Amino acid sequence: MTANTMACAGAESVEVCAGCSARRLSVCGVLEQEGLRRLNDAADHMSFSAGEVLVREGDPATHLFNITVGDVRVHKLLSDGRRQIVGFLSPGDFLGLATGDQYAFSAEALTAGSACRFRKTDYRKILREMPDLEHALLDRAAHELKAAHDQMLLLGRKTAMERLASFLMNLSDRARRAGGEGRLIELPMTRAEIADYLGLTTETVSRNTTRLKTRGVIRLLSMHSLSIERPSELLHLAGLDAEAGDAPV
Amino acid sequence: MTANTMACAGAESVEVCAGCSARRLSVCGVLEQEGLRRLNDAADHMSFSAGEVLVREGDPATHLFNITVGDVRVHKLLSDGRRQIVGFLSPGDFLGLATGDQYAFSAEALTAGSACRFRKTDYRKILREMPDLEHALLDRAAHELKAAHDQMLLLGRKTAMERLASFLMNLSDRARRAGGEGRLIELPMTRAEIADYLGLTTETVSRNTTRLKTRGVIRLLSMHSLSIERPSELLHLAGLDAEAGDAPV
DNA sequence: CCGAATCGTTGACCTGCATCAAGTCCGAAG
DNA sequence: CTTCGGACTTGATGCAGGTCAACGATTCGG
Repeated sequence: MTANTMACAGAESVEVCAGCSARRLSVCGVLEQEGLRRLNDAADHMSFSAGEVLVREGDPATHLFNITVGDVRVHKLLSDGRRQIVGFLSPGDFLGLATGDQYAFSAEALTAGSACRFRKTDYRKILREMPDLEHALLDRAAHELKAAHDQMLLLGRKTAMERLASFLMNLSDRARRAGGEGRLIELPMTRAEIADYLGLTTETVSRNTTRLKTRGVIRLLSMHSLSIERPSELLHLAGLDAEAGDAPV
Repeated sequence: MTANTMACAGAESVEVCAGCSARRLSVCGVLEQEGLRRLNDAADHMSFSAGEVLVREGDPATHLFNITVGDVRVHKLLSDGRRQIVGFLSPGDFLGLATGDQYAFSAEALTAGSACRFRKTDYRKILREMPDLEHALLDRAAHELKAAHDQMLLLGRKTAMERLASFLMNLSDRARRAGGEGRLIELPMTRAEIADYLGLTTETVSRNTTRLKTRGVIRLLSMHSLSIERPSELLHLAGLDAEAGDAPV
């Protein structure tokens, strides 16, 4: 699962990027040889283990990350410990876009993995020199903003079941984008993390998962993977099959 | 309140931008004479009246907007009519960042006002030619993403009173940024719109507003304006004075 | 392979906010 | 000034999901 961590960290020059399985999914996918070399020179190819903290809310925002292997959780806390997970990152995702002088979120690895880490100042300079990269990053930011709006709709207006169903549909889409067929879903996160992402409690997540299982909509393969048995049913439960402004893809 | 709508729509060339009160707050604030002229040529200076629809969810995303005067509401709908307002825009704000081929949201004017409207294809071309503008837009996107994360925390984990207090604090910040001192707040939106922004109902918004009034934290000046009597109290109620990763400004 | 710690499930009960239902207030049109 | 309709407030009641509690399942270090 974390096989090419070492391959990435150990290799040299563009070779690292050339062999990077996340490039296809990442902003650096738009770059040519020359640009990749330039970016690669500025990158610190780091690896991390499960549970490792990449970014701590409130710390000076000095670095940006491009996840190449593994999964990462991004969250915010209230003083009494209430937690909201604002995103799960997987290979190709960019970490640090929404950042001022201090990080406004914490980021912690769900699994072992690796990332390209950049000094923010360096990255800013690189962006100046490579408009294509900046353009790709703006595209990425637009996508994230759209996803954030969807999540606001989910958190503000959807029921517990709709939230869970939407979440599973999103994971299915992501799996498809990463190359799978979207039927088998990996859940690298715990129930508590799903709950904190959906604005619910573990108990509510668990109960609704059971309901989906009982109704035959999903099948649990293990604690951290499941298969979608009736995609259309799930879509319906997510309230996605007839959203107001829905248009055919 | 909408005084310079005509001034903007009627003038010519860079003069329009030169006299634009929103420039200071907008992405075009980074541009020089030459760039402004270029942008101005591509802009359709439009005005709108209260209630007018600027963008409809699901429609082909052909245009981008820069609000120059007035306030705008951006929202998403579920098929059964449940609504989530994802943002209120005021002068200087950009509309259309989070957009793919179709608009994923609707935008409707709260008040009369005006905007610079661009064809998306034109704007993309302009961005290619003007890296400064693209850079400014990326900054703006980062800010919006950060705000979206804050709103996710609010919607997912805050109580009704915390949501309302946070909302008022945000309006206060915005008023300060626009030049005021942040004590007097204008509420161009209805209680129902506040509710749909905070993931609540009108009744809950009303009850909590009354509570704030009774406790002397705020004072209602009219239906659509109030003053913050005890900012520190409000900050406390918003759960902002001691958020986990909080750092001094 | 074992045991402890953590994670997940299920049940019983409770509560914050939604819902339902009257009113009251306010602003725009005559 | 009056009148009308929508916006707002307030109260009574209900319920989705939170909380508390008990108990299985899984994982992992040794």
